[in-house]
Amino acid sequence: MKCPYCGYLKDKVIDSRERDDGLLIRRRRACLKCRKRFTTYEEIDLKPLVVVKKDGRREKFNRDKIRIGIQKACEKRPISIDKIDKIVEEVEKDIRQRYEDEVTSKEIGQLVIKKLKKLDKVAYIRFASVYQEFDNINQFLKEIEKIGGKNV
Amino acid sequence: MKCPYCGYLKDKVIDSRERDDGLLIRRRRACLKCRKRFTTYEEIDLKPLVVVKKDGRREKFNRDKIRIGIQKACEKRPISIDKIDKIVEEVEKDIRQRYEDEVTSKEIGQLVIKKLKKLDKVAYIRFASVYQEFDNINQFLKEIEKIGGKNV
DNA sequence: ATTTCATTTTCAATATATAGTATTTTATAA
DNA sequence: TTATAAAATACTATATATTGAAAATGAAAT
Repeated sequence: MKCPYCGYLKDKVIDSRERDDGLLIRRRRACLKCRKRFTTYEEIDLKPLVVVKKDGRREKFNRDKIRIGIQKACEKRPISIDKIDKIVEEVEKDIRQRYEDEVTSKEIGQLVIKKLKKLDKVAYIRFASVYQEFDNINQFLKEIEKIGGKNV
Repeated sequence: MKCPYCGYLKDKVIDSRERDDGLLIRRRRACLKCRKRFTTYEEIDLKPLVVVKKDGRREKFNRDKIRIGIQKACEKRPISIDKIDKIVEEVEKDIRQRYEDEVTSKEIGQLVIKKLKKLDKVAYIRFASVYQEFDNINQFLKEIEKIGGKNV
């Protein structure tokens, strides 16, 4: 691999450890020219995941679409980008570890909602109302009551 | 590595190729249980990159911050998420291949501007005006003229 | 200052991956 | 549709990575 310090193309692996969950191999390598060391990670190439939308159309899974939805719900809320990243990451992980080739957009929405609920009630309500995931209007109203019915 | 099909933890590498640029090793592996095949990629662990902001403060590089800026500039414009992704990816690649540990937010902005300019004039103007990267007001006005001065 | 926890380093025997060459299939662009 | 590029398959001799255990280092906490 190309040394990130001097750009030389030859190196040797001096250590290699697989994580217990089998999802990652960390290798420690040393450049054969400058002798400096660096780390690499080997990961499985994710199988293409297809999202089935409400109207039945299918499209490639794209985590950025999830991110955009969450961002909108979090506008003007005190939620850092890192927090949003974490949710997106968790949602993707949850979906992928089901080992299915397809997910419905509804399932994705529900996962996001579950996580937003823990993080920020306002963002949660905004997101949930867009995705119409409330079982009924009462549940929706109860949630609004909880947060005082403001800033939604 | 954990088989993405059956979850078994043992497998063997049946092929391994390094890309010419030395930035990636692609391995083809076969699960020792279900015999199914899958692909893995090994990449160098990126050195932490620090962004130096205009006021001198430093923060960890986060590609999503770039994405958000571009998204805002592209609002209501006919630009797909994939296109935005591509810009973000290219910008990050450009920055990282300089092998520096730090970048100024101005440099990042300029890279984004260069790429948006080719893609969509309106988004370009919006982004550039936010980042105040025009050398002078005349240049700004000229650009607005070019696109008819509307929808900015 | 000392303990704890995580990361890094070392070492050596042996199992395992690699690279060269070539054909085939699949995906993407023209 | 055709052209082009990218990814997958196959096979084999040989070079290279892996693994366990233990010690060293560095950072954070007491």
